[in-house]
Amino acid sequence: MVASDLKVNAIACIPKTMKPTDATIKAWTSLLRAHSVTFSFVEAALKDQKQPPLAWYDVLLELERVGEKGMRPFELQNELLLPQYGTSRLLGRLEKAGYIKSHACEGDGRGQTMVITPLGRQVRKQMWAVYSKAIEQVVGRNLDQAEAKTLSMLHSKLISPNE
Amino acid sequence: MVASDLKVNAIACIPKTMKPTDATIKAWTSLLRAHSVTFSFVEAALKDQKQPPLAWYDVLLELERVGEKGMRPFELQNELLLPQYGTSRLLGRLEKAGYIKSHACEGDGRGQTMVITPLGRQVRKQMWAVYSKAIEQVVGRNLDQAEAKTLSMLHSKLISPNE
DNA sequence: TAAGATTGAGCCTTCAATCTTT
DNA sequence: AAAGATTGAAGGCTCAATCTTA
Repeated sequence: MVASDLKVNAIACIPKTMKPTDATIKAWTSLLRAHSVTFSFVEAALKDQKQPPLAWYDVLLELERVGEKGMRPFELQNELLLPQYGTSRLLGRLEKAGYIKSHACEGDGRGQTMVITPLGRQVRKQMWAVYSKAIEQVVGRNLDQAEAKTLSMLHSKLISPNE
Repeated sequence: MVASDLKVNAIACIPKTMKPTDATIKAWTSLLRAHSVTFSFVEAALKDQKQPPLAWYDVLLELERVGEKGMRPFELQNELLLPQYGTSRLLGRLEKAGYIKSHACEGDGRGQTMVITPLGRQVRKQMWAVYSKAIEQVVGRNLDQAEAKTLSMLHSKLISPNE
């Protein structure tokens, strides 16, 4: 603990009102709406092309990136922001489809190590063809590069408060 | 990949690359992540205070705004961006809880008119106490007014392309 | 025929309990 | 006891079929 960690909250600093301003509320509802519309669009594009849902893509991408050494379920969980049971069930479906394979984990008898299969790699690639096109349609077509960067920056502020 | 999947796109048909830039992809993933984190936070806040899920709030708010004349399910559907069956089931749960009431619709024998009950009004108010605080925590605390307005504007661009 | 709305069946998510290993 | 992970049961979402009225 150093001096700079201390927050000298004077009386005036204590927020009497928790009430969000109109601009704050509008920003929040715009996030909900933008997510709803764009997410539905992307999922529909995948479904239309007979591809698996978006959640599967994230798993396949992570596992393809790490290669043969694979990943533990709890690592994927942290990466994908899913609850433990959600991860467990999602991985179960992917394994049943033959897109990933679980091996007993060396050095820790409690867990498995998940590894992508050749079929899984192939499916991820097919999904990306559809997914990337959809991203271009919902974001690329509507924002220029500077706007896209601003949007990323503002979203970052929402989830990693820096005060 | 089979022969029927092949698209013989003439040269002139392809406008440009469908490939999203890095900034575009980053904007997209930031939207997914920001939504996931903030939405989970808000839902958790409601659950923590023994309140109904967020989806219920939107219905109650719409119905409170229109007052005694109520709303038809298909109107709520359009407002809330839900599928028809989703609306039907959501309204069913709200009615079962006693927060809304359905009346036979005058002038159109096919449908009902949904009206909020006094209990529903009370619950919406309780929910707002929790919900507004959560919005302030995820948005208000992290963005200044100008940033909030910029965020709304960029989200709008995603869902209503103006070209 | 189309519009408004509901519903049975199946899949996915969530909760809570459980199991194994650390 | 805690960490990693799974699972039965309950509830929510989705699909497709259905029903009634316009």
